Amino acid sequence: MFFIIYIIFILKEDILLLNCLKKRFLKDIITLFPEIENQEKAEYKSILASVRIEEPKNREFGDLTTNAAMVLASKIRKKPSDLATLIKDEILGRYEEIKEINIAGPGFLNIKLKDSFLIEKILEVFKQHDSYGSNDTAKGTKIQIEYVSSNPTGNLHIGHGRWGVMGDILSNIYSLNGFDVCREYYVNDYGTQAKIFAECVRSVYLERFDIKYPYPEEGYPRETVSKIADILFNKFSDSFIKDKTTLEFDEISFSRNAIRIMVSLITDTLKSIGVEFDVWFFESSLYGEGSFDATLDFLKERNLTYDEEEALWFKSTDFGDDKDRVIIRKDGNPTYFASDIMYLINKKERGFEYLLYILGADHHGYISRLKAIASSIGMDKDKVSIIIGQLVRIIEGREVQKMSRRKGKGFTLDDLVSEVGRDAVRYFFSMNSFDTHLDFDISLAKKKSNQNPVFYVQYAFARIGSIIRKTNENRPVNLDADFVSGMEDYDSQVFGNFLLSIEKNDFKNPSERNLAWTILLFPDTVRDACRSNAPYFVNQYLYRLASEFHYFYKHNKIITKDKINIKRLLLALAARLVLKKGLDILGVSAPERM
RNA sequence: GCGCUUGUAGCUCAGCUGGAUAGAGCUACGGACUUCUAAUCCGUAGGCCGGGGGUUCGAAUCCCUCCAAGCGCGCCA
Repeated sequence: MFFIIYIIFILKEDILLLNCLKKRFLKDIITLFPEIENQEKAEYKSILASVRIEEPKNREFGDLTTNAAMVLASKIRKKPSDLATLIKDEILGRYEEIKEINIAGPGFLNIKLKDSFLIEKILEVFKQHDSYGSNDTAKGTKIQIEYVSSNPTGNLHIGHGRWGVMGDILSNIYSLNGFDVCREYYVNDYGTQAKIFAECVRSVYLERFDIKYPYPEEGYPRETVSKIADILFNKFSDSFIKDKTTLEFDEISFSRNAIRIMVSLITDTLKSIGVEFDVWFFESSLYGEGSFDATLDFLKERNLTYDEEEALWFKSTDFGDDKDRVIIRKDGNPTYFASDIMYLINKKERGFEYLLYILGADHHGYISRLKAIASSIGMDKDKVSIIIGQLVRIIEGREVQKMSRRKGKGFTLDDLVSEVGRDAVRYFFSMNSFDTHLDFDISLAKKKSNQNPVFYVQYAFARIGSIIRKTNENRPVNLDADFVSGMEDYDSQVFGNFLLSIEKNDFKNPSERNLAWTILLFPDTVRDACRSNAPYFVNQYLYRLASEFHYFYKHNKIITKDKINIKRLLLALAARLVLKKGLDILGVSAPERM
């Protein structure tokens, strides 16, 4: 029993090729140069932090390269080249998986791994199959990721789509790294905007009964409002009008239903691109059962507030905010900031160790105030991360369209989905970093739908599907029946036995080797994407893998007349498995044929 | 005015915790299907990394400054 657990543990750790190698390498460096550890702690940390093992820019230098000798040289008072030789002889030279080490340039150590090691690793991909790519680094750590959280007063626009997709993919990535993720949408159904929205809907709704009710001057665009009014009318008829003669109106129920329907439309839109939440958190729920008073007491007890000009203020500057914020306005109503405090307290009480927000750049002013609240209620502000995503600009032809819900104009997310489809939307929105201002050219998106990079990746997957079908049709002589059935579902029993018989000799050509190498980088990609909050690492990885596969496919035959090249077939199957896992992370479909 | 983000090939973007000759895709041009899907592959072209200073063995990357773009600086939400 113990043995089995140990094996699993080893596999889980070991599957991170680069990250694990680095860990081991650093450990060996400390053993070889104990004086590093004796230095001041901060400095010691920074030395080790700047040691890298990574793919060299130029592939000709090898699989991996490290700058260790150069980084350590100044601290250990040796010439980089001498140090490189020492590290080569005493550390890297003893690693079984390494085939050769070259010292180059000012002191780089270039490493080439053994083919047999790579093949061994590829076989492990099959042993892991479903769990390949995931790791235990953050085992069970509770994290909440909040994204989209658009006001329920209109349709989602394209910008919201970006946060929806990015948030969803990031959640997937965190899950694969072992986190226990809660995906949450915060619904602002309390306060002025929600009220104005309800008033708008009410005006249109009452028109159905020839009752005049003023449409708010700064109201929302009629298009969406009418839609909501229609649904309410069809569903509830006149039941909100309590008395036909006095026109007494059930405002509360009406407004709650109007918001609820808007939320359900938003839910549908998000669902259409595969974005679903664990929790829809309603702002209004924060104000039930005296919880607002309790919060005020909580803050006052801790001396975090003060009165000024008839308003109640929160001392957020004490916690790093640029200005103090009003909690209760002169008119006695709580501000949005008051909700923020209660919501954060609520999140804390639910036991999340980490909180992650994805906000649009128009909300970047939030960072300091959210962190201030977090600190004030005793949370570690470093465990509250706020990702600011740059806004999406819509461009049609040469015209820049501003996306403003209030003004109503604009291309909605629904429009986009029906134009280009879910897969393209998801790929398109996740392929850049959060810091990129995304210019979304609608005409291009329509026109380009067939040259979207997503098809390139999917095509690689479809091609492998074709190989499998072919293999099943004219079952070659060297392939046994069990193996073929194993390919279909990666049954590890059948498949695993077969794998043991694979010869672990060298790859025949660079394209086989490169494909294998890229397949093996997947777990590290998942890890790094999490560490850097960078969903686009996955897109880039998949594009690279697809590219590697297309090249491999073009230059290597897997099926010949009556025989099959088993090693190549395995590579294709491993690629297939990883492409599927990767596309799953992105929430993009993996078609068997195209 | 202050703050956040960005400025890299004609276009869209990687590379930014300093490292070897700055990379992809799209576009353009030229090649490759009797053989597992040509939605593919191969090649060519394309760059004062916004400008200027500094830090050092070494800068697209770090610091300063200027220019340009987007966004924010409410008792709105």
